[in-house]
Amino acid sequence: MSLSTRYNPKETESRWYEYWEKKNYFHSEPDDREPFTIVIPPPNVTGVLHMGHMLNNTIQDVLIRRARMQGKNACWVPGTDHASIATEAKVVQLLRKKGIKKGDIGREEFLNHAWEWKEKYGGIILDQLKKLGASCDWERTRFTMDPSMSRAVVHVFVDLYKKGKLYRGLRMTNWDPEAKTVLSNEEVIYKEENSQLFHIRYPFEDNPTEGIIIATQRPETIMADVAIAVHPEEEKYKHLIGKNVLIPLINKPIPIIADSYVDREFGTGALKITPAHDQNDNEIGQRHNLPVVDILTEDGKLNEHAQILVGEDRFVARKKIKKLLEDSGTLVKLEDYRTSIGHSERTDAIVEPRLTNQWFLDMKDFAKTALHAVESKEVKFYPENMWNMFYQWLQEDNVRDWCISRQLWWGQRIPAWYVKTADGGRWMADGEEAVFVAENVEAALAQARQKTGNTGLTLNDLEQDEDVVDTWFSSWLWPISVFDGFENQEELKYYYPTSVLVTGWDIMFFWVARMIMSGYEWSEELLGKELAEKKGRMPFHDVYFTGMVRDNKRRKMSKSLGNSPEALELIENYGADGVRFGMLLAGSAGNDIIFDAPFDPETKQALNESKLCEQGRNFCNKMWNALRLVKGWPVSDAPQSKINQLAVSWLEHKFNQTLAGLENNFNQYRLSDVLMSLYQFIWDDFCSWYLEMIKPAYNAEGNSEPLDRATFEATVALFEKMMAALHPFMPFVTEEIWHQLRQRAEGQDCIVSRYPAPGAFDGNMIKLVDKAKDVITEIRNTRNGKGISPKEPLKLFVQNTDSAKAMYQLDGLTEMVGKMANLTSVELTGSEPEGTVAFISGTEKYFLELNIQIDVEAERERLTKELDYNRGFVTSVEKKLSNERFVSGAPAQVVENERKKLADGLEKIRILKEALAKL
RNA sequence: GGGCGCAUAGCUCAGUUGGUUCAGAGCAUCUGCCUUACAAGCAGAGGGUCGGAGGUUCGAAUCCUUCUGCGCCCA
Repeated sequence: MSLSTRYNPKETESRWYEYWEKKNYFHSEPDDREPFTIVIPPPNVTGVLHMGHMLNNTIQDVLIRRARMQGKNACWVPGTDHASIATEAKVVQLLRKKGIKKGDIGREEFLNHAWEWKEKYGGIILDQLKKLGASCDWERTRFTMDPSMSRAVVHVFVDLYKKGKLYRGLRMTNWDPEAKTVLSNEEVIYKEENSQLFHIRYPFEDNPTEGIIIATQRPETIMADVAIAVHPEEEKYKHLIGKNVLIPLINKPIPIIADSYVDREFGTGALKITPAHDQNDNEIGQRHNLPVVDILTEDGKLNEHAQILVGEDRFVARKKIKKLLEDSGTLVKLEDYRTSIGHSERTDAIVEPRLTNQWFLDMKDFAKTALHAVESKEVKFYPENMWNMFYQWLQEDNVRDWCISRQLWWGQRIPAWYVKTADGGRWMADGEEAVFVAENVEAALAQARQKTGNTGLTLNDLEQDEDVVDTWFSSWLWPISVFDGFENQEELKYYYPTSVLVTGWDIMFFWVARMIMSGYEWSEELLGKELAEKKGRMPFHDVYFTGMVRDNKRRKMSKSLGNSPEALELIENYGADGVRFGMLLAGSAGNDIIFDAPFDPETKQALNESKLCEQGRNFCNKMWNALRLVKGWPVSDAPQSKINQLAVSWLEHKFNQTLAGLENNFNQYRLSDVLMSLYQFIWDDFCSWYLEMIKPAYNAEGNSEPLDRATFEATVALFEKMMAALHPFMPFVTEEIWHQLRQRAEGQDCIVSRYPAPGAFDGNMIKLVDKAKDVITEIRNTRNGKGISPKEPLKLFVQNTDSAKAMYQLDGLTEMVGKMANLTSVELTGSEPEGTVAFISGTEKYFLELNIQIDVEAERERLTKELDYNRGFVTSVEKKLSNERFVSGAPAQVVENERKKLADGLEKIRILKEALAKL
């Protein structure tokens, strides 16, 4: 035989992937079939494949491959996200290494560098997905900054502006001083940290020896203070309201004001008000018409308004000011303090609240739309309880307007123009900078001419907004824009709404909610009312939320922690099929996944090992060896034996039973359950039982006797059906075995074969064989316990009862038990044969002739133990049945079952007593 | 501070409508086997008061209350 004793994934996987691509199996064009569409959550173009990607793309591939095998037009659109902050940071870093500063080279040249970088490295993660076996339609690969996608962003921006949902305004925003850009609330990560609370005395203007003490975490911002606030009801301070105090170090007078926002219990009960550098202070400042003094630069340094420490970084300034306050005697107390501090998701810099001019999207109506979509189940969540989180987030009080502008260059530039004035400023209207939002500069110019009344304006008089839009402002259009839906609705009409979105719950708000919003906002306009009503406005019907992949300490796996195995190394070690198996079995929908990669005790880094992936690899090998066995048998035209008839028919019934269970699990996205039941069917039922049942004997020359043709054909047919059923999960090994099983004609490939549909099955027949399996196990167990080799043939007697007769009436069952347990004979008997050991299986009594001296005491002990167990069991059932309320209250079926249990138990007790008496 | 979720075998997890031997799976452990498909294997075994307490019910891992421990989201 030419097949290697071990399955070799390396060679197989690359070969089949190339073949599938060559045959164009992944490609989809609209046709008459029902579409099944998935759009990939586009990974960052800067990214490399990590465990989260592996999990979520394996799941998508399972769903897509199954749909394809069900005869649907499966379309999985891949692509990448331009990830503006992350990518820009990366390119800035790269240029810095070359000694180039972003500010020196200007926007255009910087973007050239960025594109160059994208062209060079941007495809890496997609190539890695191919290694995993992802059957994406690569011809459809998209990038969120593709020209048509960028045009969609501009179109949508202008549309929303016209609808009055977009506005520009000066707002308190989260500022990242490192990236020098504003962040949305979702991009701020709060971390518990140690901090200090500074108690500082502000002297009274009219009596500098006395003063009021405030507590603050940010002493470096005192120069920006504009007031001290106290609670209006606070006795301690009531009389001070209206007095002026002096800011220490700069001696600037500020008033003491009253505001009920102040928490009387916190710190000293007096609060310094710094409207430029704190969200809450800003609101108080607005209530009291206080001025705003901004003392920080865009990169977090003190500016000239601070008067002192100008040019110092905010944290250096904090240290220095501590010293200055101590020296001046105004620092009265330092207190250790735990607080949560916001960090930038991308740069990890501590976020600075800052007043800036930004673009906002009004979210009120959008939030309602998204809530309604999920509430009405037009979009279904799996697992369902994710709805709770979604609901919570979209409550009116929680929804803030979406700040969509970013002070970056890499991304879609905001389509808004201003009119330059001679003095270098911008033309104002109604006290604000006049802004002209349009799809292009010419249209903006026309608007500007009309508004200013100056028909002589030229393109040179306009300047475009410097900012780009938030990355999510392009990815929220993804389900529409990957089909170029804003420009040409041909494909959109076929593929939209997509079938299912598979993504982690961590971007539920960033992305999932916003896609739902954009879907409902534009699909009707694009599809036409009739079609939108027929097919739905939602961007996807189902959302399958995957959990986060965590290490055994429950930390999210990340590159920086070093707690994640290398995805590609895992594939190298276990094969893509093995890794897919491991990922899928690790957890179920929504629950976080604890991935079992062990750690190197020395380096504390995760090793590229995994027990679950190993199990997957072993499974491949198991199936491979089953193939070798089947292919190795000579085939004859002899008639089919009774055993083989029984075996084939049993396996067919059992397979149908398994398939029937699969359907429901698939529909609920319980993929790990589906995989597990296939695993158990193939390993246990097919390999351990079926193949052993039909395995031909060896002749004197040590060669296998032939297998009859009917059984051989049935085996091959079942084997290939199993491979088809497993294909979505483990595509490579199944395709390989599929082709090894038979000569295949052109186009007969597992990937495009029909997914096996469940047929009828005889549950009673399956039960009888299960009973026989139990008998066989009992015999093997007896051999094990008494040290009798499996090779030594034994004689078995069955007590002749009605139930035993009914069982062994099944054609081939007697022979099957004899073969599997290595028995010379299986006989029904009326009396107990001498010198045998008795055991019970089901309600049948068996006697096994062992040809050895029987240890009577050991037998007595064993039987007594079993008797005790059964007595206890019967007692509990009797108790239940003697309860009048149970008998009258429980459904008849349940009571009937209890009666049966009782009868069986009593029968067992009778048999055991009899056996004990005979000893 | 507000909210959501979790706790089942040594580990990672299933357990769908409260009801069949429902207390399960895989891994790990132990015993015996290099039996001509597979030692990446075969045949077996042990192991859990379902986090604690209380309640509803004829019946609770499952529903309710409460406590403890842990995780996450929002502020």
